[in-house]
Amino acid sequence: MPMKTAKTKTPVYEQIYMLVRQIPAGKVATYGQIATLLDKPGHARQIGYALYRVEVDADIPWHRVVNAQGMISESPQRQGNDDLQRLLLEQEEITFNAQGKLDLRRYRWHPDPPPSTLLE
DNA sequence: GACTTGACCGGAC
DNA sequence: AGTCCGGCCAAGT
Repeated sequence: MPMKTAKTKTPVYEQIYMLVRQIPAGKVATYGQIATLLDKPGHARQIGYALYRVEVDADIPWHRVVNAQGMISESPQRQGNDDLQRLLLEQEEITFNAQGKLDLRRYRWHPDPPPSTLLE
C-alpha cells in the first residue's frame, strides 16, 4: 500500500470533456444534465467552469452544451464566442425561436448506453 | 492556505 | 410571468 508518490491526479474535467465529446451533432445537453450523467447532480456550475477554460479550437464540441432554459449562456469573458456557438448549432440544423431559445424537448441528447460506459 | 470567481439549477415567493 | 437565494466545488489569486 506504500508508495504515495503516485499522485494520480485524475483530472475532474477530463470526465466532463469525455462526456461532452459523446454528444452527437444535432443534439445538445444542459450543464445540469452533464453533471447528473456524471452521477453528481447539482454540480452544474462545475461544468460551466470546465468549459470556461476550454480552447475554442479544442477537439471538444463545447457548443453543444446550453443552459437549462435552452439558451446559450453568455459571458463578458466570451463576448463574440457566444455568437459563434449559435452559428455552430445552426450549422447542425438546430433552430432558435424569437427568444433565442432552442427546443430542448426536441434536441436534448438522450444517451443510449449507461453513462458509466461512456467514460470508458 | 483563505478568499474570490464563475458558460448553472431548482425551488420559493 | 419575474426575481431572489442557497447550494455546489475546482482553479486562480
